[in-house]
Amino acid sequence: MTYTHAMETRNTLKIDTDQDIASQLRKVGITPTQQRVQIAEILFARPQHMSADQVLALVNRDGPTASKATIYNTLGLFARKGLVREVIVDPSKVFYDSNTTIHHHFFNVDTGELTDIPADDLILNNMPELPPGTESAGIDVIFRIRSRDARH
Amino acid sequence: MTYTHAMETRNTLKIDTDQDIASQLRKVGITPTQQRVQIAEILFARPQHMSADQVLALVNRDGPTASKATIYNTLGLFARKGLVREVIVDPSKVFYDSNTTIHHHFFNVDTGELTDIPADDLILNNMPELPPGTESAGIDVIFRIRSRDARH
DNA sequence: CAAATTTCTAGACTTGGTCGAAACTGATGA
DNA sequence: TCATCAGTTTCGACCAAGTCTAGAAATTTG
Ligand SMILES: [Mn+2]
Ligand SMILES: [Mn+2]
Ligand SMILES: [Zn+2]
Ligand SMILES: [Zn+2]
Repeated sequence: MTYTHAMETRNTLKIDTDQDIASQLRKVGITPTQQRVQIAEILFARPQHMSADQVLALVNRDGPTASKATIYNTLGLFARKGLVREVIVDPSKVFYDSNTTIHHHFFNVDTGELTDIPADDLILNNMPELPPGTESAGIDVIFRIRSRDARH
Repeated sequence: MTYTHAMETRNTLKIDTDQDIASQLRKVGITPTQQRVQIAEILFARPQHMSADQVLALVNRDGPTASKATIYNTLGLFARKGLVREVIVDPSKVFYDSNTTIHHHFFNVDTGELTDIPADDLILNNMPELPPGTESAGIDVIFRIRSRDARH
């Protein structure tokens, strides 16, 4: 278990009050504004993969709460701070993954569905040496799948 | 070695005349038009990763040869026919990989550079079972790296 | 309350796709 | 061999979605 404090807390504590979320955000150096707290509430309600558009729609379900620009700013901020993981599998949009523990993905190219594969279900051996002067920024393993009945 | 005939030929034959390329295209059921031959010439000159925009620029370097629409149509066609592999690593654009043998990638998130890792340098063990009713459409393994000096 | 930060609206920008008209390809048969 | 013609491909000119900017207005912090 080597994930960050913020992540570990998120994965072990039940977060359901704005107080909790606000302090979580403060811990990673993010000022907890109303918009950020709402976005975090939605995102961290459970491990899930959401697009910016989905977050926007959910945040504003009952009346306007945050603008599109704020959604993008906030998701980018959360990603930089390590609260969410950006998953690049679909050229048309980024998925924000609220599960930041190490794991891999199935991506159904027919349905666009993205699902998790626990890290220990797959073992990588013989990992390549990184090119000189570089350091790891994460490993993505994506099993692209297709619904078997889908028009060939 | 289980790649398709077209691929194997590309990897073993030196292709430098339009005749060669035209017959390669015919073999996979693609009518070899002038635009398609030019695009193929550029793409298959060597194993490389190119964006649609890069192909467009190179094809039209000395005078207009193919329109943007044709570039996108052709790259999509080549991908469907298995002549190139789409690599999704950068949310802002698709890379078309003229190397269709099984292999993995380093992606430098600072420079946008994409480089190959030979398949046998990495071994995947304990591969997960595919979800019921699905079949594989490819496995992507991407080592995201960062230049070590890059601003934190 | 003032300074610093954040949000918002509006619009720009990029990748990639669509549409209908014009050009091309390749099979046919005179 | 060549004209013809149906089917295919290309093209320019939009268009759409996702994402990012800019500057003004609002909010947060101390
Ligand atoms: Mn797109
Ligand atoms: Mn982008
Ligand atoms: Zn995930
Ligand atoms: Zn490659």
